[in-house]
Amino acid sequence: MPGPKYTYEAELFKAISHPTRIEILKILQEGEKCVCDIVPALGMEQSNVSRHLGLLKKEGILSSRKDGLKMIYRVEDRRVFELLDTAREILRKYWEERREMLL
Amino acid sequence: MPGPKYTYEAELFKAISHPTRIEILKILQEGEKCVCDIVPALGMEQSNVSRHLGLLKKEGILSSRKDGLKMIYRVEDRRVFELLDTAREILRKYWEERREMLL
DNA sequence: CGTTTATATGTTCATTTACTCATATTGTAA
DNA sequence: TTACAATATGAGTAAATGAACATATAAACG
Repeated sequence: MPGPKYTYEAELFKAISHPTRIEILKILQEGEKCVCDIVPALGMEQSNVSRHLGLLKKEGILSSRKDGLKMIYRVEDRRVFELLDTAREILRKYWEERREMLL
Repeated sequence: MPGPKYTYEAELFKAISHPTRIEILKILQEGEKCVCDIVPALGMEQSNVSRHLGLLKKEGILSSRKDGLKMIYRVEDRRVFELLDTAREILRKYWEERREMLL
């Protein structure tokens, strides 16, 4: 079964723990988008992007629907953006403290 | 240099993306603790725990001070607990939705 | 039908991760 | 000093990850 405590939380964080996947989430913050829009926005291999999207979907962070040839992805729970915002604040404070140590 | 956007955010999430490290954070939510308290609470190899602590410290999530033979660790920014709480809420909703699909 | 477009997947490879065991380091005490 | 206690680190290994390239699938269109 799941094994150690916090396995699910760890999986969720792991899904977000990649620059490309975070960038995907940021792109989808505006609203749902097809792969054909996401790939050029990221400027990387389509197959690579597809795998990252698949991972985020497998972890329940994204959902998808088909529209003709296109596959449209969207963020399932907007609280993932809270995660991103909080992380940014933590980092900002971290750097701020280190900057002040040099003054 | 850092390379792609969101490298730092990704590193922060990656540091948290492990069941043992999340459990360490939960243990330290009560307050600072020495390794000698953390190891038995986790029930795993001391060397293993030490590495996870070192990782969390390297990423700026923990800080440490020495007290005689003991090394005391503590969480630097309590907003990491917001991350954990938000993650749990996201998961709770996720499971709740799936449960309702079976009714 | 065959062709084109959008997306997913198989395979290979190099890198990273997490773990274990043994050893090193550091501080304390007899 | 020697011995011990707490913690960190080196080395080895198995597994997971991410990237690239080629190929497969699926839907639309002529």
